[in-house]
Amino acid sequence: MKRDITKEHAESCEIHHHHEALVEMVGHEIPVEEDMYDLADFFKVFGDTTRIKILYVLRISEMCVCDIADSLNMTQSAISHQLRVLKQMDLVRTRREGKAIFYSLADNHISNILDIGLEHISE
Amino acid sequence: MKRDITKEHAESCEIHHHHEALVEMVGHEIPVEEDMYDLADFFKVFGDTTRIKILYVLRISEMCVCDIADSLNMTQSAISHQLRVLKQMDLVRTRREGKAIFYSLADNHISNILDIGLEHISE
DNA sequence: ATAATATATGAATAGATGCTCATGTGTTCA
DNA sequence: TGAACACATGAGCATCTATTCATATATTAT
Repeated sequence: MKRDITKEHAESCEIHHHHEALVEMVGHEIPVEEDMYDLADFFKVFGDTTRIKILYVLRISEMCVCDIADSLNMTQSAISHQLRVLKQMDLVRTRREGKAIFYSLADNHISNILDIGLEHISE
Repeated sequence: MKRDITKEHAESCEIHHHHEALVEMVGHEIPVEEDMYDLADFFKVFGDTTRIKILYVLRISEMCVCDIADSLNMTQSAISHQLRVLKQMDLVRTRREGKAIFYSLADNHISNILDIGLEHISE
């Protein structure tokens, strides 16, 4: 973990051109510590190939676990574990239909983010 | 690593409601495998608190390594290591001024993504 | 040249993560 | 009720990752 970063840090550099004022201000302008962790956790979800693939698949259509596993040629267990992560982060919704459980994207933030990502890497 | 997912996967489920056609189609609709890795690698960068903080700090103003370290109350080494990651992924640019090296955000995809992320977690 | 400053980087280590395997839970149907 | 199916989940393991520590490189000033 890296939650505890209270140890003394490197002494300030000499070139106090910018800073002090800037460094001081920055301390106030950025979102609170807790939001940073939530944000990182949120993006962490997109940082795995399997989860990214699942999201792309769900972008096309809602789908049951088994079909997702088939589509990605992976085990049901591996997919379930990742769907759990996606669900915990509110990126997917579920709907039960008999024995099957259908997963779908929770909202369109996800599509937006995926698009921006693709746009960035294709430059 | 999980790059090699060629092993046999769980047999198809019975409920071929959707499926077959869908599963087949999905195989064509999603971006190619390689793009998935690039995408995951791209988002992975946002999945760390330290890097997220750095990005937020740079959103306010370009800044030298030392000042970033000061702002985040972390060691210069830790920051340098993460700046390296950000740079490799083309999220930041550098500019030398004497002994100091100033870092700034590379483009505005980054701000967009951060905004969408914040928007999502604050719901 | 030498010292001092700002930054970069390699090695090592502790912690996080994703998969597999085995098994548990919930639903349907005979 | 019990078998079969779809899915979930805990433990274990191999791998990845972020920080620290020591040290290297680059720039400036004396």
